[in-house]
Amino acid sequence: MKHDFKNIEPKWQQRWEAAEAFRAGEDRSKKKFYALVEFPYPSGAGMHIGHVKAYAGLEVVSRKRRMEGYNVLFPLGFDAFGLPTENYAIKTHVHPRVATDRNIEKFTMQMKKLGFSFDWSKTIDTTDENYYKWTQWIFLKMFENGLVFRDKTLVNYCPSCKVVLSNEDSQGGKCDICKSDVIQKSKDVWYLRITEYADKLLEGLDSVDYPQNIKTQQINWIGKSQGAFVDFSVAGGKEKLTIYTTRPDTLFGVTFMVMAPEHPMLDKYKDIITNFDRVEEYRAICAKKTEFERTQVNKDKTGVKLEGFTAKNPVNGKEIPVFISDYVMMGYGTGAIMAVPAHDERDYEFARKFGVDVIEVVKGGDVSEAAYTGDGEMVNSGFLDGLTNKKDSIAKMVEYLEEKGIGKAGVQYKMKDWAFNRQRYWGEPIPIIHCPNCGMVPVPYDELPLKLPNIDKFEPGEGGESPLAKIDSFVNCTCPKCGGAAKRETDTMPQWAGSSWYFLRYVDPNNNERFADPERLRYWMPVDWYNGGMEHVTRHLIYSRFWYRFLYDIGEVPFPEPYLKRTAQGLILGPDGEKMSKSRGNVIDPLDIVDAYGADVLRTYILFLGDYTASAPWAENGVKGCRRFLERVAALTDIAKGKGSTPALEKQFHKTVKKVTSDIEEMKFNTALAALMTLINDISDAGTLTVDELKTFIALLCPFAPHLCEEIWESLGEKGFLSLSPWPVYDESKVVDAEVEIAVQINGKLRATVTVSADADKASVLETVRSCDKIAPLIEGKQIVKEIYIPGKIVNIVVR
RNA sequence: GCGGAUAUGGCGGAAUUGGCAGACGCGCUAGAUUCAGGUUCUAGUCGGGGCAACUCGGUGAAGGUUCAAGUCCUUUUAUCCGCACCA
Repeated sequence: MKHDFKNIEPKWQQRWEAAEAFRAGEDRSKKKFYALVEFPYPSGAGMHIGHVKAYAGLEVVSRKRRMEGYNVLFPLGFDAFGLPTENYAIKTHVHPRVATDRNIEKFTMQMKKLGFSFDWSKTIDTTDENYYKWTQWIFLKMFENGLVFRDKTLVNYCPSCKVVLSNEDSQGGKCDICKSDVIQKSKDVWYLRITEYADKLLEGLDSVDYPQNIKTQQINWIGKSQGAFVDFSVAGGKEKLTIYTTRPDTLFGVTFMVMAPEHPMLDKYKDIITNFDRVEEYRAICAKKTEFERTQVNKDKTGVKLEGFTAKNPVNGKEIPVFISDYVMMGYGTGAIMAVPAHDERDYEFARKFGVDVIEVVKGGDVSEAAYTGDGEMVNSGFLDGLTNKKDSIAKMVEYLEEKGIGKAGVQYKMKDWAFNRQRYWGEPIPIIHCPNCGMVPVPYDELPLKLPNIDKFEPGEGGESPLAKIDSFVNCTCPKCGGAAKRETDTMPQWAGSSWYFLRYVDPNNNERFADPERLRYWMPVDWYNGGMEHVTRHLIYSRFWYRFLYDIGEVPFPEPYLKRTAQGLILGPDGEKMSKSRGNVIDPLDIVDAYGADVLRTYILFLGDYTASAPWAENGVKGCRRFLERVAALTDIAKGKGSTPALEKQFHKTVKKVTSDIEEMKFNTALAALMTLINDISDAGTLTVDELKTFIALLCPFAPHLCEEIWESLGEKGFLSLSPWPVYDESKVVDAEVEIAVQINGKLRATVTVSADADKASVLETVRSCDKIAPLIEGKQIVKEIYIPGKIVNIVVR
């Protein structure tokens, strides 16, 4: 047979679709497998080669699971709210609804051309009213449970475009659109109180199967730190300035304090601070920097010393100066710090620049040279002197602070509450009404979905508010509580909202009564295996775990964690080894490859390319290798006979079934395919194989190259789909070798190999080795110091 | 800066997790098939030395642990990813 992909691929795609071959079954007595891949943003550019890799992994696992008899749910939907579609609408006046529908249609068609076994009957679209109704519903549940609040924050704002910018769009402090200076502006923002779930999100990690690096990234992102809040009296003892520190034990080494430039206490003491003009000057400079820059560029510390405003060290009563500096962030801790220059690098650098004293309180370094951040004996620290264990000295200091009422133990998280709104059109409207009498009032549940009004001008409003603010018919409404005139919130939710619970909707996508039927949730959840990009490991993964955990806490879902197992694929880089991007011109269009080589070749190549979890550059020549491989597979039909295989080949088949079976589970697709290539080389050497062996071969290859394998299956006279036929099994007794080859080393250098029976004992193996004619002369007359034998692997003789 | 990762032939990558480095594929060389290009087949392909058997060296760099290190430890360099309004 020839590999006629142009005809066989559409043929099998149509047959699968007509038979709904990959539709998840309703039989809940069967073992289930829920495979989830991150749903795409349906951009106008269509499918990217990265999507193919992201989906091909669990595509193979899902296909294997079906053959193993599982009831498999492998869905795909669309995360369609977002800026690119909105910007496209601003530019072209094509409504986002129209553009989104068009893009989804294109994307779906492209996916089908790859032969992915998605259950298209379960597809969803986050911008569908029947979907975002439930996104709004969950938001209101959070509102009801005190997890939604409003507060001020600083945002990047371009005064010329009058628009709020992301950090990315304001890099270098310049507006990406008009290049004018970006300023920091205070703005009312919606927040979700995710910090309340910080501990639950940390604890939940113990019960799930994520790779350690993903867990570590989440732990660091949450950034829990144990420390203490300490009150310093300022301005002559009238008021307290509270700081947060993880090292209260170094309190005796505090020689100054630093406040964030935006710290509200500064304004209260305007009249006392004699150089307040300098403070305002400095604030203006800082307002031009994004927080990102402030934390990033800390090479050169800047700041202003406050005149007429000092603090008192609460443990030794010493008067210390207070500075403002932008290396202290208002958003972390209390917005003020105690500085211990001897033992903190940033404080040290600042102290050197501003000529403040450095007092050593932990022995071990030379504080005249650099800050010492290690452990050591406490000195110059009153009642802590002589303690050598950090834990003990922290505990003792916290005890002292609590006793004296000047501080208390506390916990801080790096993770902040989640800023949950955008001033954009193309997002879920936040279902809240502002009533002059009743305050913030939720839209009643029976009025959901709160639909986006149909508009044709998508430019953001003056001052950066959402385009919705201009639509009077949307904004003006009556308060559901008092019936008086009220105004709707015009911000929309961030694009993270829809993706925070989408995996629940796949289970029951058309339910109008609930976000999903509880019985279906109990059967399908949790997701058994979730694969996606490393870049989503912190945000999306944490956000969706938060939402799910909340739903669990209010009794809406059956388990506390949504994903049992998480993996992440690596990027496909351009042929030049750089990240693919339009501007570099190194983008590979997957459909070009499908046209030239077929979907089976593309799928096979992408998985053969290298370690699935690592990044690898695209190489067109590698594609040809996979084409050659599939052509050789097709040609196997010409030599398969009823009988005539060899015992050696039979053994090779058992080994390959074992290897492919386990490699797929470990996502080692490249070595699984290498094993199949090795096997086809063995078949070529043998020159023959049986029809049953060919069936085994195509069953193993079917998850990778399903169209060709189905075609061969049919040509062998089989009815039904190979894709739904049983997965091959192997016989463990046929896999073990009776004889093994053992490497023989003298003093760690390879000198020979010997073949011994697999169950030989150490004495007989060593006897064989010593008498071997390559080894005997080398140990002749030498003193044998040691003989090491690792069964089945190696013998090492140490001689002198 | 902080956090996460990576580094192995000409190239993509393997290495049973501390046990024969370079599986498999690409590319390349030689030969065969073909009118020719492509395809297909056979042999070879980490580097140095040797006709060969063989031998010496070799996993970004420098140290260390071990009978044994690509794998573990310390230091270091380079590259990639994330850092909160990009999706």
